[in-house]
Amino acid sequence: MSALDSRSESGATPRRTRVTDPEPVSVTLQDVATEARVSLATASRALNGGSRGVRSENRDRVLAAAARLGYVPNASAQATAKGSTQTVALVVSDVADPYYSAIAAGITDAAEANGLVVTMTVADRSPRRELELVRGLRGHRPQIIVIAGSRIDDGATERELIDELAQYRATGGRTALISQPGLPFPTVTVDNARGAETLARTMAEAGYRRYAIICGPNRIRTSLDRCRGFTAGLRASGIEAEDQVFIQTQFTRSGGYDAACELVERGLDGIELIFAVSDTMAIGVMTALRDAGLEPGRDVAVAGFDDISSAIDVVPALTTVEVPLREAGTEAVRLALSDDENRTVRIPTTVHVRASTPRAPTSSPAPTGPST
Amino acid sequence: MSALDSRSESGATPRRTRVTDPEPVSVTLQDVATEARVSLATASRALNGGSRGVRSENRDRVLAAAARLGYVPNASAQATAKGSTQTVALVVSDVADPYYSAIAAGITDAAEANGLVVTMTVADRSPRRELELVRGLRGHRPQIIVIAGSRIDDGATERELIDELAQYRATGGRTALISQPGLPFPTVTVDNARGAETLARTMAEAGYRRYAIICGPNRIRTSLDRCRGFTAGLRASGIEAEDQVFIQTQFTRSGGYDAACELVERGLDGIELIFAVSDTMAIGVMTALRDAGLEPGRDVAVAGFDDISSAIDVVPALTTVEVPLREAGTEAVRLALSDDENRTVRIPTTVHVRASTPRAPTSSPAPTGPST
DNA sequence: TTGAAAGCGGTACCAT
DNA sequence: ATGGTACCGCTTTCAA
Repeated sequence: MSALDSRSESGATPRRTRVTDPEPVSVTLQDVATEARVSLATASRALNGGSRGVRSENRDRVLAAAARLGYVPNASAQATAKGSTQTVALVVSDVADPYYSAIAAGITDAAEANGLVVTMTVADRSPRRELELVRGLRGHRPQIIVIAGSRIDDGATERELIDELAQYRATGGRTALISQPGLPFPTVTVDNARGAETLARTMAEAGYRRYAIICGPNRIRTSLDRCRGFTAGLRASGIEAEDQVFIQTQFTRSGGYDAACELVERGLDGIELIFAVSDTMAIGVMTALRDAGLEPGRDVAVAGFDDISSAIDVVPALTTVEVPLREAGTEAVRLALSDDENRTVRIPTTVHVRASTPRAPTSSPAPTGPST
Repeated sequence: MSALDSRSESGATPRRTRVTDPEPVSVTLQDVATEARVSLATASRALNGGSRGVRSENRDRVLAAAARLGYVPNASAQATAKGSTQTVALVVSDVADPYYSAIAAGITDAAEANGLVVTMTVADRSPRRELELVRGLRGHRPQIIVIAGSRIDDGATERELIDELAQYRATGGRTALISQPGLPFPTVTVDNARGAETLARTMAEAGYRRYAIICGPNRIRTSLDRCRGFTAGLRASGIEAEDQVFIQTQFTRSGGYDAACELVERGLDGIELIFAVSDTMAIGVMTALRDAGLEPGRDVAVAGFDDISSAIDVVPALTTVEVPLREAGTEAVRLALSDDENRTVRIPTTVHVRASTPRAPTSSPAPTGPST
């Protein structure tokens, strides 16, 4: 009803260049065609197919008309007509988390390079919400759906998610996951285990013997993988299990803080290095140590994981494992677009040794407490 | 061509519930209608208008059929038919920047609360790119376009942007800007000037007399406003211009680092407090000071702006001005949806005094260099 | 209450 | 090279 009233049928009213009229309806391709005195079909060709099969004179007239009228093609209409859109749908657990915003940045880069726009939705770390989002997103018929988020063990929901994605793919959709491998779809995986392992070996080589390992809930695969990788690295370096203390806590800064407090309370007992499975947690650890009168890096070494930007700004600078999140994002788009069925791409990590783990640890036989 | 081959015209083939077939076409409303033995129109009503005018028996059959078939409405088709979409388009300068990702989080919250999905695009801090994006976005006919980013003075592009947004609004679109006021559209503004002014007054009250102010390029309004606000606060507190040193640099961490180096090199000359117009810069300043053998907070006080999360994790904890970015985001959506034409909403800020500006400054007359 | 049919803004095939 | 037109999937009159 809104589209019929104020528009001329076929040049009945003289065309006017003025934009001043308060006409509430946007310019359509038909308007452009009329203005350029060509058919709808020709206008479409002129605007899309380059110069393919349109006399340049006509093409110019169409282009001019479009510009004059301020024509912007209706993406939805194009999508319905073509049966496909030019978008990539991204589901992240949390935008405000630098981890995911870095991934989002990578995806946005890659998408724009391919002429796609990104639609982003936030699952709030809930598998349930994630599922709902994917379901809704399917309705937008995006070219690609990318889901970024650590798998959280939750059988039923996971199965439904797999169904949903499978249906999506069955109808020609493309997908990529950024998380742990295990789901039957193309997956970009950060090599958490190997990164943690390398870190552990490096620390062992630097002379550290007694460790505390602070990790998050085991349901969170990212945490678990890093934890396991680290202990694997220690084992390979000949560090006994009795020289490893584990604390499980929240996967957050305050989780790290609390764990470190607990550690200090019960007595450090010769622990030389505290490894927290994320930088955020590690920073909490450092603050807790300092609050307890201990100097991180001198009294106890601290290491983290992620290499978030503030890792180099805390004091002492934090030893950590760099995760190229942005690359993970671009890689996900590449993978989804490629025809590699169900491939898993591992993104390598890099260890950065900094001041929080000085080369020479506090020598070896210090059975009771830190240096005071 | 892909849509015609494998689908039955009107129940010629018996319907099957199996999903195993490799049929590359998705389920349409027509399929659901046929399956439920009602007309297209009735199916549409059943799925949309609640129970309005559909016999409950039929409605149930439609719903069942839809569920059985895994029907997901085609958002693009709905959009073309209805002439409007259920999306809010967000243009940010940089997702990876916590400043914008916090805003994005707020917008996402508000959008989802209103049943809208967010499409996010990144302008890379380029006004030109921003303009192109808005132009492209218009094609998606979003309900709302939100642009988040400090205005950058650039006359021509700005004018074009205004045109583009005006056309968008003329065709029924809604907009909100998160930036400085000045453009003829509803705007959410962080009260940078007032925040900086309050900070300055607080610091003056704490006893600081001699200041260095490190800011970014004047083109960036956010920087300029904070700078001006700070000096206004100093002036109001009776601090003379001769007690204020200005350094202009990049609006980044390394900009802050460099500026602090310069400051140290030329001799601190009694400067008691360094104010950097963003936390990121302030953190660069702190690292530079430390690298130069000075202890931030003891030898020179440091203050920033934004209250990014790492502000409390650096040592000493950084005095700064909190900006409720997430609220700015939600407010923008609210504003766009409301019918307040061209209103400007100011978001208030909060000063947090921390260890980087201890109460008692290093007394007064120390004309040459820092304490050594 | 229901179904037929006319759009929505485009795309792409088919003649000419 | 160009125009006519069927069609994309869905919404919404308009009669029945």
